[in-house]
Amino acid sequence: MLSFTEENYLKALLQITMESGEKSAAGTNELAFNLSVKPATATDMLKKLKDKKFVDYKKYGKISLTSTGRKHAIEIVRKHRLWETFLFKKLAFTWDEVHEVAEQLEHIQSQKLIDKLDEFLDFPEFDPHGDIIPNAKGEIKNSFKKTLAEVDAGKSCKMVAVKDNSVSFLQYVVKVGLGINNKIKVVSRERYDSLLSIEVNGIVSSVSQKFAQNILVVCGHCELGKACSKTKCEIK
Amino acid sequence: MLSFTEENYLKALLQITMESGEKSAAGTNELAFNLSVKPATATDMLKKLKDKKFVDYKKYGKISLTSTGRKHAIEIVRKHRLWETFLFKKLAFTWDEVHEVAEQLEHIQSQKLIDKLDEFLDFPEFDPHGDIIPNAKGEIKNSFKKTLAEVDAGKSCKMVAVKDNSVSFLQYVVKVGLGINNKIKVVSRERYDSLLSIEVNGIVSSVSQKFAQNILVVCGHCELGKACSKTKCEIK
DNA sequence: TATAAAAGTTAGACTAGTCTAACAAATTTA
DNA sequence: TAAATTTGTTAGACTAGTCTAACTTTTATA
Repeated sequence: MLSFTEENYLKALLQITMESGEKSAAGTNELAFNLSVKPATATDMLKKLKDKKFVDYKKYGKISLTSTGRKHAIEIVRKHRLWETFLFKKLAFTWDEVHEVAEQLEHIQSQKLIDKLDEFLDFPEFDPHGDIIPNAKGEIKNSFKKTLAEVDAGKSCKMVAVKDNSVSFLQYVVKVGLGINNKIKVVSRERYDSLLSIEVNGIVSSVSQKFAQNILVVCGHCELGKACSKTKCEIK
Repeated sequence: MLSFTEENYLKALLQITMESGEKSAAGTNELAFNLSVKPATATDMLKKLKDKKFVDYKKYGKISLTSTGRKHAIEIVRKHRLWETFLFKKLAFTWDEVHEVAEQLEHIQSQKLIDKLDEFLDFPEFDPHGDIIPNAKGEIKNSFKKTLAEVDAGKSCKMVAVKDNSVSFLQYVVKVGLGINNKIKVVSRERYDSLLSIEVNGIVSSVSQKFAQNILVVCGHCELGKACSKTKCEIK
């Protein structure tokens, strides 16, 4: 049985190795920052997780999850996203409120609870932020997402998820008038600082490069979770 | 903010002081046993809870909750019973499965979660074991319950709750053919060992004194949570 | 009421998870 | 490539919660 803390380390490692474009390895500082602990603390825990065969790691080397570690981490992400979906759909929580509570709920130990919750929610594929919920087998479908920052000027796309789940970011997203499934047209991109001019529901606004990097989009033709054919896709 | 452990101590103290007929005080051994720790451990924690003004306690003296401590404890019981109700009603858990998972869920920190859950369940008054759910103000209605062991031979009553929430006890209850709201007739009571002969749905079986002490009942006329008038009540 | 039994406390030790400060290795850069 | 910077590790300390063993106080009983 894993402790809350161990679960959080595995989850953080999965997140880091998934985000950093398939390099599948993380560093101690990065991990420590992600978990809001000091690097020394992360080193200690890494030794422990190595002994338990959840991570591959040697002194001063890169860190990666073993297949067992990865399986556990995916299970935690699955629980997190199912709980977010429950809070949003059944208890009328708002988009920006669900994450914090799900951080607690994801550690509840009961296989039956998760199976039943999944069923109760009618086996959802995406959480309220548009992120894919791993299925009961631990499989994660590829969603072929890009960030808004990568879309060329003149092209249109559809917002499907966010990369930053902080309350401040999510509230800013709402303020700009954006939400899941909104169609976004990239009107222009400033050469100097990459400031984007975007059009949402007929309203044009400016967003920073940093903001755009945290908005995930698919081509306007794409079904969520499926890639367009190459010939049709607007943003590939 | 209270830790999981502190919450469990407060909950155990509430349970002990409520059960032991309004004496409103507990002992170190009793508390330690209830929490499956050693008495020395309980003593340490009591000092801490005293410093935090959650319990009234002095060396070698009786232990009781302060009003703040009691308020916290009731809130935890409220959460526990709301989660049990959720698991039972919405996720089709059985009677004997809910307790264990609710022991974990009761520690989730989010006022909004509990308020919304309460609303989602349509403000239930009783949990799946028939126990009263404290309301949002922390009020607990008196349910005028007796144990089956106290019912006179010849009288009938209605099962409303159990005192023992262990899986083994609950499974035995089911095996005997009993459940919430079942009518029970006490056919006879053996003088020598208080073995009870009871009739449920036309079937007569024998149950021990120990078993009967863990089945809570009201008079057959009683509404759950309300007392009969004295003149009508069958078991008073 | 003196003594035995029960109940409760203290002291010292251990684990998990965290920290700071000092140090070592790896990487970047001048 | 040597120095500077960044990254990562070690050593030692702290807290929360737990334990065992020895001791003290209270309560029950002979």
